[in-house]
Amino acid sequence: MTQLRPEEGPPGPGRRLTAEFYERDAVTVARALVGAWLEVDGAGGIIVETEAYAPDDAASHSYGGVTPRNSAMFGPAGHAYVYRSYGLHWCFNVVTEPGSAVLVRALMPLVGIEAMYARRGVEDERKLCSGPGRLTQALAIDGGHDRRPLDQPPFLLAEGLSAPSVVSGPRVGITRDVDRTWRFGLRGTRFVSRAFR
DNA sequence: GCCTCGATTTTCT
DNA sequence: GAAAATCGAGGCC
Repeated sequence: MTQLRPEEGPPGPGRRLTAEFYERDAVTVARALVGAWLEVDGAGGIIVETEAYAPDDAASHSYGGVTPRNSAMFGPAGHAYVYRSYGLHWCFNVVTEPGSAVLVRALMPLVGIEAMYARRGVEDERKLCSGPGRLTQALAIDGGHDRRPLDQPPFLLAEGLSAPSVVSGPRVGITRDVDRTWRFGLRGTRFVSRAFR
């Protein structure tokens, strides 16, 4: 069981992630991002939940080619793809190989927590970043971050936990290609959007 | 705790 | 016109 008490967690980010990290298939990067550090303008923590989306994947926005919304998925790896979900929420993705991306679904809050509470308007720590829409609201990510490089401010993506225990399961909220178990999570944390089983 | 519902953008039929 | 990579509120148990 991965230890998740804040006092035992990483004090901060390790080495910044580079192009070689992102220029791989989405499933590999999605698994590798669990336990990584994500920070946006001083607010962030450890990524605890991701999902992979690939070009030949009917559940992916990139399935069927380039549109104005998904064009970031066909741009350089290591940049952001931010889109609006259900007309209300923003969702933050990391672009990997062409037409591929990793949806970041949940985060363990560690720094800038006061700013997150203020942006979210909730009092429950578990509701700060446990879900793609909640995470973007807590970190103040919106459409203006679409296509921006992740190796420059306001973003900081870096190594986090040294050897995270990663579990997987089916992706959330999709109806096509439902059998691909491309949702990944950190074992034992309460900060995921829903339990793995 | 579970279920239903509505808000609202983008895409596809 | 319908569905979608969602969330939060309100009703019920």
